[in-house]
Formats: sequence, C-alpha cells, structure tokens
Amino acid sequence: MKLLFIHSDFIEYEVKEKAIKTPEETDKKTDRFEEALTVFTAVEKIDEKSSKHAVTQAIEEITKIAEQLNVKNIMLYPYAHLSSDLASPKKAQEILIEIEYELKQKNYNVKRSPFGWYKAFKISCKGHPLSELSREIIPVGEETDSLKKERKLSSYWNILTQDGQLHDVGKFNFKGHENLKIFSYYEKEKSRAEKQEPAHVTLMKKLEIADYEPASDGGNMRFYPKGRLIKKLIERYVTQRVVEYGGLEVETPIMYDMEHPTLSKYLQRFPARQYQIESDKRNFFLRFAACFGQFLMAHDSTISYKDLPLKMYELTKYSFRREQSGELTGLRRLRAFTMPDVHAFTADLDMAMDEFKIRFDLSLSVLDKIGIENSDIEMALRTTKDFYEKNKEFILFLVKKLGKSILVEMWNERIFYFVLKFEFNFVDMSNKASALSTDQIDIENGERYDIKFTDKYGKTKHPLILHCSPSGAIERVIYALLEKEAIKMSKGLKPILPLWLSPTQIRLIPVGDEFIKDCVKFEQDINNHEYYKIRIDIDDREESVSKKIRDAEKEWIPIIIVVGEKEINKNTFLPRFRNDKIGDNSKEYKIKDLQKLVLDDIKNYPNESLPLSIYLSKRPKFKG
RNA sequence: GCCGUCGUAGCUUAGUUGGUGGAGCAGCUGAUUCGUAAUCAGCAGGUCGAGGGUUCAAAUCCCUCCGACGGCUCCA
Repeated sequence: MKLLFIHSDFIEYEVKEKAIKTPEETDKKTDRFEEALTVFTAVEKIDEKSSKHAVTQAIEEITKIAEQLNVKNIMLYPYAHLSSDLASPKKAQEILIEIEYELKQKNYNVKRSPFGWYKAFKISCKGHPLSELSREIIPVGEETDSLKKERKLSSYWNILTQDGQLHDVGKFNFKGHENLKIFSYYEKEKSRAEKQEPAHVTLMKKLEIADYEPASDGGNMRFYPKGRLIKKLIERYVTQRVVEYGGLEVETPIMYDMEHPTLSKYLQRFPARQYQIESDKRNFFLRFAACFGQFLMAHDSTISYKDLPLKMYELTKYSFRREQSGELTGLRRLRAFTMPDVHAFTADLDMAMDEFKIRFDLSLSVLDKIGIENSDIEMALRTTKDFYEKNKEFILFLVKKLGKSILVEMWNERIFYFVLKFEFNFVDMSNKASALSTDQIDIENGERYDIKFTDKYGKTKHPLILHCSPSGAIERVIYALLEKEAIKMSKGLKPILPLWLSPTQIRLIPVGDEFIKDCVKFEQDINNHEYYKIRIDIDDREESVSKKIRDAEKEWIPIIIVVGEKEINKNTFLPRFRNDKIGDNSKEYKIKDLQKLVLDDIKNYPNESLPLSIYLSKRPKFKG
C-alpha cells in the first residue's frame, strides 16, 4: 500500500464521472474538510494476500503521523496513481472501508471520498517540514503464520530405513522407493511435479459412482446407486472390522453448541473452519470429527481401569470441514465426508503403545482387504525428538511390520496434542499424496474434556486417548481405488474394482430375446442359497452381442457371460473374466463352479443386493 | 481465500476478424433377431454457466458473480 500524507488547511473535492465500471455508490457529490490530514491511498496487489495485516499497519502509520501533527481530522482519499500494481477495485474498497472504520474506532473524525470516480479537488498544504510525507506498506504475514513457519523450521524430516538408520531426506537415495520419494517431497518441499486433471473425477462420473451437486456447497457430493452401493459396502466392512477389534459402536449428534465450555475453548483455536447454524438463539457448529460426541459421552461415564482400553467407535456421516474452496477436489478433499473414527481410552503410555500396535495392524489389514495394498501406500510418522529417542525400538518395530522405509517428521518440542502419529498415505496419478489410515496418541484431551477412570488404588486419573481412522474417509478410499485403477490404465492394463465392490459381478448377455428366460433361470440357480447373493444382471436390450460386450467392458464388469443355444444345451459357460486372477478365460464353467469361484472371493465381505434393476433395459442413465 | 485457465444438448465436442449455433454418443420411434469391444434409418433435444454492459447486431468484446481445474495457502 502506498500512502501520501498532506497536512492541509482544507481539502475539498467534487465527484465528476466514473473511473471504473462499478464505482462506489454515493449521493454526496462534493465534500470539504478543514484542518485535515489528507491521506492519498493506493491499495496494491500485495495487500490482498493479507489484507488484515495491511489494514493494521496502515492504521499504525496514519495514527503515528496524526499524533505527531496533533490532528483529529482525517480525509481518506483513494488515489490509484501512486502505484502501478493495484489491487482489485473490490478489495481496495474493502480495505479502505476497513481503515475508515478502525480510525473511527480510535476517535478520529474520518471522511472518505468515494471510490472509483474521477474527482476534481482543491487542497491547501501547510508547507511545514512534516506536512508532506509518503509511506509504503508491505503487509507482513500474521503472527500465527510466522509461528507456524517456526514450527516448520524446527521440524526435521528423515527417512527411517528398516535397519533403524535415520537418513536426511535431502541426501537419501530413493532408488527403488519412487513413491516414498514423491510423497516425501510432497510433504517437505510441497513440490508438485505434474499438472493433470484428477483421474478419479472422470471415472467417478463415468462409472456413475459420484458427482458434484451444484445445488449444495462445494465438497458435498451426490452418490448414484452404484456409488452408494460401493460406499455402503466399504462402510459396512470397516465397521465390521472395528467391531471385531472391540470397538463399541455409538452414535452422536452432528452439531454442538459453540458456547459449551469444553468445546468453545477448543474451537477458538480454529474459528474459521466449521459450518455454523442457528437454532433459536443458540449457535451450533457442525462436527469436524467424532471426538466431541465420544469424549462428552466418556466424560459422563463411570470408567474403571478394568474397562481399559475402552474403544469407542462411530462412522460419522458426516464430518464437516469447511476447507478452503481452492482445496476441494473430487472425492479426495471434501467438506462433508464419511469418517470411521475409533478412539481408545488407555491408562498410561505403555497401554497406549500396546494398543497403537494393534491398531497399526488393523489399519494395514483393513486397507489391504479393501484393495489398497502395502505397495500402494507410504507411511509417515510424526513425533517429538524426545519420544523418538526414548522409543526407538517401538518405532522400528512398526517400520519392520510395514516392511519398508518411512518418512519421519520430528519436532524439538511437542506442538500438537499428540506425541506420536502415523499415517498411511496414498500417492495418486498426479503425484499427490493423501492420508488414509491414521492413529495418534493424544495426551491432552483426556484432561481437557475431564474424562476420568479409577485406577486399582481407587485414584482418579485421566486416560491417554488414541484417535484412529483405520481406513480414512470412505470417500477418500473410493478416490484411492479409482486413482489406483487410473494408474493401471495408463500402463495399458484393464481397470477393475475388487469383486466384492463391483456393482455388477456377473453380466449375462443373451444372444437373442428367447434366451432371456434362461438368463433369469441362471440367476436363480446361482443364487439358490441363503447366505450370499451374487450381483447378476441381464443385458436384455435390443443390441448386438458385440455392443453389449463393449458396454460391459466399459463398465468394468468382472465376469461377462454370453448365453445362447450352445450354453443351454451343454449347461456350461465360457465366461470372459476381466483378469486372470478372477478365473481362467479358456476354461468352461458349470453354474456350481462359477458360484464357488465368486463366493470364495467375496465370502468374508459384507453383501448387498444389486443396486439397480436386473434388466439393463430398465435402467435410467444417471450420467452420460 | 488468493492468482491463473476454462465453462456450448445428459456426455464428448465444432463454431474463423461480432452477423439467427453444427456433429458424434446417449434418449425416443421404426427396421434388423443378431455369438464375444460400436447394426441401420428417422425424430427430438440449446435462455451457449448466471446477471449486467458495449453494439444496429454478442456464444464471440467488457464488468460482476457462480462452478470446475492448476498453482499458492491450508490440511486441528
């Protein structure tokens, strides 16, 4: 911002004509101010970045000079010609209004000439040495920013190899660790090598999984029937695994009172990040994780050391985070998302670390069974130097369990509420990394929320709390699955979803209308048992067999079976398996064989019925 | 949120220096009854993202807004 100060006997102006398309509305065509400090002001591009700070610094300068000259009258006069690098008119006007307001708060008499007009003006300069001054303001980042920078500076990035050696990220030889390299640089240097459209966005639309909803806020998605099926299956699977692990499933509200004593303290640290809603006279925020409800529940519970570790689980639908609009992408980063969140209340650090190991395994296994394998993820570990030194063995144990080198970020002192945190990150088609599973040891919130348990000596203590999402947000899991297939496609391989997640598992293609009834019978025969329905549909449209095959392939159908006279007579089928992991393309199968083949593959997963009509002729198109 | 690019039918897209928007796929109708990645013909489908402005005339030029994407920032 450029400021030109004139200590004047008077300043007067007259509005002439528009200088920009949409000038500030004004009904005052002329004005005059006696004994005023006139401040000609040009707001510059650079002020837009941190306008708050620009305003604060401008106020500082103006009041300093006003005090020196002992004037109470200030005329703010927008004057574009002081700079060749102007801010947008809108922003400039906002900043000027802000300055006007702040000066008035400080009991100055302030007038401001309207923005965006050519004006005639007369000014009488007093002519003493201090009567003409100019200042330039370059806004400096806010305190929190510099604090954060300091934090970044005081953290060390290393690669921890399986032999227990720490290597400087800059010097580490990443040969054979390509994804870890991409991930490490993404985290550390924020370098994003490639510029591509997110592959999964195209796929999620093409496969009728999910889509943007223009009528909602950004980052709130719609899910079509096939997408809903996939999402529901993953939700059910993760829940099943957490319950087997011992998670007690609960349900808690999605909105909380902003004035609640425990929550408000926590909230004030992150004021701009929530959706807020009003109900009568109270203000509520939408939860951004399951912590609140579970902690409040734990606060009101009577817990004995015998109950520990106590594991509480909720699949939040949804968690809300008002991410910056520029940060939203497809299913990767949302404002409303489905988050499995399992907390464990533990007695002490030993118990916390034991539990941490169990949940580490759980996370690894959940991702793997969903279809995100060890080779698809890179691990990051964040901790303090102190914790690392004292628990080297423990950390190395985790690294060996994973079976490959990891990225370690270490702080000199504890900055966040946790002492240890791991993340499994997925690196996508555009070399962007996103966290999936995570767990952390929280040593603050047990006390903050006043959660208590009684130890065996009858003493009341606060538990240490582990926060874990074994899979990460469900939407993000789908994103990872789609990106993984996109990477395969770029290598010339056929994309496919895991069989248990495929909306259609077997597509039957009758060669003519007369075989539709045989297809129906096929479906009945293969699903002639209680416990598990295979998702089979029938392409009964009036199209050529080639066309139907092509459409089935474009839909990534894992098993395609053409049904005609030969099959019916011989009662065997020659399925087209999408890849050789599912079945043998050269082999003929009986219905029983096919049934076994599919059931063996999917028996440990949740089961849902076909999300659409069994007949393709009776399906609407949700998306081209 | 900031900077930049983009926005034409459900989808993919053509549209020269401003002069009444074309196509393919999908949909509908009809013909075809078909053996492993697209059978043929016809019909219908558009406030050219929204609003404002310049002009005799705007999808095209200008402004504002919305959305998507890329980068920055952010990611408790």
